Amino acid sequence: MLSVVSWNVNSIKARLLNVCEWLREESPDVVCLQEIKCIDENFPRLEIEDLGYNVETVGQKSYNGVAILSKRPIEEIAHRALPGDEEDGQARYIEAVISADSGPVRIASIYLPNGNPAPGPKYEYKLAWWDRLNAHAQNLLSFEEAVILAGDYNLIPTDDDVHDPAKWDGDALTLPASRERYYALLWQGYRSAFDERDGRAHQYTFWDYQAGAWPKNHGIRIDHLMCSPKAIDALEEVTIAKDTRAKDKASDHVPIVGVFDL
DNA sequence: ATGGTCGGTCCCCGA
Repeated sequence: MLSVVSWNVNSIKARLLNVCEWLREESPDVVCLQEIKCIDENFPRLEIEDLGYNVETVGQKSYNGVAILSKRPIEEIAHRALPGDEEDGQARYIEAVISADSGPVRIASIYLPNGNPAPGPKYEYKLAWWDRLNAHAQNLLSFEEAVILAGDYNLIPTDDDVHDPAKWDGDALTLPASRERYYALLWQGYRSAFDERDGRAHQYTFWDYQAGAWPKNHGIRIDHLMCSPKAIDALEEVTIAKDTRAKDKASDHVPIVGVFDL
């Protein structure tokens, strides 16, 4: 069995105690972090390694930043940036090949641009990033491996994935041009682990810090485990670790956990 | 009740 997690921690330094507590309790095999918000040198590597993880980071100052933590050996880091634009300096992509019992599993930690306000240059960047991601994802399928593209996609797939669709009308997280990119990834053959399960409506992974969103359950589902056919065939279960949102000093995102027979 | 939040950095930006 291989458990794979995506968790936007909104600063690893601010979240270190919460993250370490959860890792000790749940002991997941692979954890893809987003928004670590620090340069590689400042990542609290020793504290995470002490819990039994290999650590690979792609950080930057103040913003963004992704990491992969793995109890299994990391065979290689295939990419430290999303291919397709040498000019893109934002730390939003890392891709590793992990040694699982069944063989190699390719796992990426993805922090897709938010894109607001839309329209505008930030939205253009989001769509361009999506297009690069889909082009790369298509290439990965040719390896016929188990591939899990885990991350904060800043995308609400359907109106069932938000407490009040009208409030999100026109937002970069729901605009048709954004959702078209998500559908394009599905069309290639990728599947969202969570969407393969029953009872998926109104299950959220993010609740804003503002306006009492958490106590009112005004959430959105934007963190996804996108799986290649081999990975989705091996999917055993998927859970959203909602209880982490109720903790003191919580991230505004919670972990989404997939368990695979890999 | 017509507001309300964080985190990082530096005096505002991003989410």
